[in-house]
Amino acid sequence: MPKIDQRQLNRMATLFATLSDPARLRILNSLRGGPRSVSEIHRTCRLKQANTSKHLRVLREAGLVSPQRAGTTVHYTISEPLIFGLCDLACGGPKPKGHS
Amino acid sequence: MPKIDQRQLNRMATLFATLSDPARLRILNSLRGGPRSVSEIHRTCRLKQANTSKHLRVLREAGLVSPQRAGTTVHYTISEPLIFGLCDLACGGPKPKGHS
DNA sequence: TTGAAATATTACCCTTTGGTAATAAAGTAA
DNA sequence: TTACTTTATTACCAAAGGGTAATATTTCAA
Repeated sequence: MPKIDQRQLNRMATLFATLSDPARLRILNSLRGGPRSVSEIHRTCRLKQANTSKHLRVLREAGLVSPQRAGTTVHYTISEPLIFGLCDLACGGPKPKGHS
Repeated sequence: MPKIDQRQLNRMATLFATLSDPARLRILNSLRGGPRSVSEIHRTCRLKQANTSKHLRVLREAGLVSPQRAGTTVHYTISEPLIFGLCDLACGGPKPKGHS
């Protein structure tokens, strides 16, 4: 049982919170094939443009994706390979129990 | 790029949301050494009793822990070994970027 | 400069969620 | 039964979070 301090727990909680939204998971999934522009993401993921931008900001501030400008368009890339492992693991996760 | 349907994404998001709270991560961490009663948890993790019960309910309904009664006390156990891998991976996670 | 396209931000509403105190429920012993 | 212990639930408040429309910003081209 490793000792884990509070700061580390908070960082873990923040990371999980960043991944706790279906829209953001869709975005990350769409980035698995490589960099995508914001408009590509917003069309592919069926999200409004403003919403896409907000989610991308959350992912960016969590350090999971990084932007790269090319003219007026911004391409986002997954900058934290850890994400792949986390999502693949979570894919095999449990089915929630209903109220008993 | 594997195809992931919406239901699977929702399940993943729910799992991550369950792990997105420091108190719940403390509880899970305290369960790594084996089953613990509610009162042990609430003392160890420095949580109010009601709060402990509520968090345990979230973890239970997510299928991550399971209760076992012994008299008036209830011992909780991690019932989803997947958690270990997820938390260990997340431990090596990124440091969030501040506002730029 | 003006105009157009892409992205970001703001303001607002609404829902969800965590913490707490008080109360209820469940189990056991006498 | 009553008394006691342990756990669960409820009601309430405050804070946080997601969705959206409107607006602002950025960048480049003409």
